[in-house]
Amino acid sequence: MENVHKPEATCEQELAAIRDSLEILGGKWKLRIMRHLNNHIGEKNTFKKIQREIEGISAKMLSKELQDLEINLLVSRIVMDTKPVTVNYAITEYGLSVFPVTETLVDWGLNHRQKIK
Amino acid sequence: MENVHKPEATCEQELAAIRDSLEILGGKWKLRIMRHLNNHIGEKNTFKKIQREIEGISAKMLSKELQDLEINLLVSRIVMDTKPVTVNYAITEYGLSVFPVTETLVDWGLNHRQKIK
DNA sequence: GTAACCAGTTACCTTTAGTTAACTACCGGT
DNA sequence: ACCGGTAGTTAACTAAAGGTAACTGGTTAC
Repeated sequence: MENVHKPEATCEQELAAIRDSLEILGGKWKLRIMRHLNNHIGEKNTFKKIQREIEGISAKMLSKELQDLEINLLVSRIVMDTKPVTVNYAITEYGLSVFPVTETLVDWGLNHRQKIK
Repeated sequence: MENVHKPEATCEQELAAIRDSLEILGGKWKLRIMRHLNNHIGEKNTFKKIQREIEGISAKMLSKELQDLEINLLVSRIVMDTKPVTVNYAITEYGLSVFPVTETLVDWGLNHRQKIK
């Protein structure tokens, strides 16, 4: 009996999976946004509030990155009928699945910095 | 007693660690090269042989990426005194540490593709 | 001496990622 | 009428990543 637990993938499929992951989680802002939302669960994370709190991000980038994250079901976008209208962004249940990944990146990066210095 | 097992890091340090990891492992070719070398341990992995076997990579990119990987101690470069001179590249013991990271990227990427479709 | 193989390097170009600043559109208060 | 707050969008730019093709320099085989 082969193929026991893991859904085995070919080398090509694995490379495609890595590309997918890096495309969705890579770039300058995506993980920053995810981590920010994760650190502010329960709060009203409006567009302006996020932009104020993530230092350096422009409206254009924040808008684009939030759209990408929403398309990938990692972040939810809810329009509130306040006046003026506000939009509340939050990490989804599924979005939480990125944190084990980021943790391995953090651990490896920290260890690597030790190794190199 | 705080700070028990893990070398705790601030949020800033964690973000820097993620940037480090993505800088070193990201890009189009680095993990491809690492995986290729890992699949050909014990063989003589010369520059030309690697270039022939990794489809699509140019001499310029292969040269640059191998240098980056060598600087980061992930790959070793040994000049053989054959005629003509050949250079043997191999993954280092430390280089093996990237594979747990790539596995989490593979797993997440595969799972995500299921989720999205 | 010239062709062919090794290991790269260099200059030039294209594509992608990210930045900057100005703009739309809607609402409420003064 | 105008200002300030909401949530973005647009156009024009710069910077970074990657691709293409020609080239260096050394060695061997013919």
